[in-house]
Amino acid sequence: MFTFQLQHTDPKSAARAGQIETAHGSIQTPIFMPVGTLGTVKGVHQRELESDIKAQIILGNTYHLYLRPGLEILEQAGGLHGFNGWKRPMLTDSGGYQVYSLSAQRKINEEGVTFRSHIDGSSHTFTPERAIDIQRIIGADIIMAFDECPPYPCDYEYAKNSMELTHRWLDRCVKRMAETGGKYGYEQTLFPIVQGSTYPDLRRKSAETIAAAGQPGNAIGGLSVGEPAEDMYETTDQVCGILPKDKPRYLMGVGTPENILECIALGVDMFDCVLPTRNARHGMLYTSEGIINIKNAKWKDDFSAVDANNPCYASQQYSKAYLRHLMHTKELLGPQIASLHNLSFYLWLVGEARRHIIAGDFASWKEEMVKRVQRRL
RNA sequence: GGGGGUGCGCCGGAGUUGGAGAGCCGGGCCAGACUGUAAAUCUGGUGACUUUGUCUGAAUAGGUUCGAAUCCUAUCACCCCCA
Repeated sequence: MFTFQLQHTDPKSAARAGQIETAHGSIQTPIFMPVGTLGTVKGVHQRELESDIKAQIILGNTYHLYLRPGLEILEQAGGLHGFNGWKRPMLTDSGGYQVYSLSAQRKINEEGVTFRSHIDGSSHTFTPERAIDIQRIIGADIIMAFDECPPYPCDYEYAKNSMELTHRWLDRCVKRMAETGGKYGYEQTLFPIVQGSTYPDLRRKSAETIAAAGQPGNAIGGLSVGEPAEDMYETTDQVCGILPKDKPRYLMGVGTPENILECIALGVDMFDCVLPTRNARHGMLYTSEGIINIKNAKWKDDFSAVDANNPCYASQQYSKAYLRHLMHTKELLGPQIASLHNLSFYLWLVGEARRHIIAGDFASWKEEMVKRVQRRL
């Protein structure tokens, strides 16, 4: 049974600490969820996810997993948990983000979205019902409603029509959820998604509609698609003010460490983002002292730990000079160490946020931390 | 010791039948970007300087020519063959 318990509320901000229960275990919020699009968090072993990074929940992606390995294999394996062996909670995105990211090769109509596969060009239609059915087969604990993530900038008419379409699709997702059940003997929970671009009246309407759907948790989509950070914060603030307090709020696709800290302060409980893993593979490290481009020449003879303040094994064990060497020589271990480090930093960051919310000094800690994490070293 | 061949960018290629070069393609190097992952990807820079441009530059030194990376001479380096 999916539950959310609100444990503490920060006196000086809207930040909250809570706990989610799922069939695969509990999640302490606020939380960051590493992205594992293809059923793997790129470059990271699950043992590292558990013991070094302390990930409590990871993501998978409906669109990508549907294409490969495909539903037949996933069903035979007993869902994605059975396939990749991850024992803890999982969440799947519905493919809604691919409506945005693969916009050059898809067509939207009332019924759904037809994608041209980025792998072989074949044609595949996702409807809200289909997105639910596929996510039932993947077997994630939390499954996302099928939505359209509109681009930024986006004119008012487009944003309004898109939002209304997403709302109609939500009704179909909810209906399909009610008609079906978990394939593997445990419950799956649907999160609907607020849209409306950066238009306050649309966001209000959408947040009210999503709240009224009465699902156990709610998500905010359509942000971190290129809009100024201030717009992201204003929209998140507004929407959090409307979404119910007693249910978790998931801000999709966000973000940088400072984005996450600011949005925790606005009342967000769950985050996911590809930045810590993608940027790690590209040599960008997030540390307690600021941002490092480990490929830069200035680290070539710096034998200090990647991040002495990060208790993660990889951050302590390897020096900046060595990690730079690995990245420069394109050794596979380089991106692995960097990914391990960045994710452990993200999980450390949200863990600290939670600790300070409970201790009652979150607001002042956050102000100090925001300054530190965005420094360029 | 004799004969033949090749020399331009940090490296490797392409190009050259006397006619526009700071200049093609890779790599390296130096930076930058990345936000519900078509991303171990992409973009820019990489002779010098007083930078809307100017100067130097095809192994080195000369020569022929209106004009030379291209032809000639010498020297140097490397490669191949013969002894």
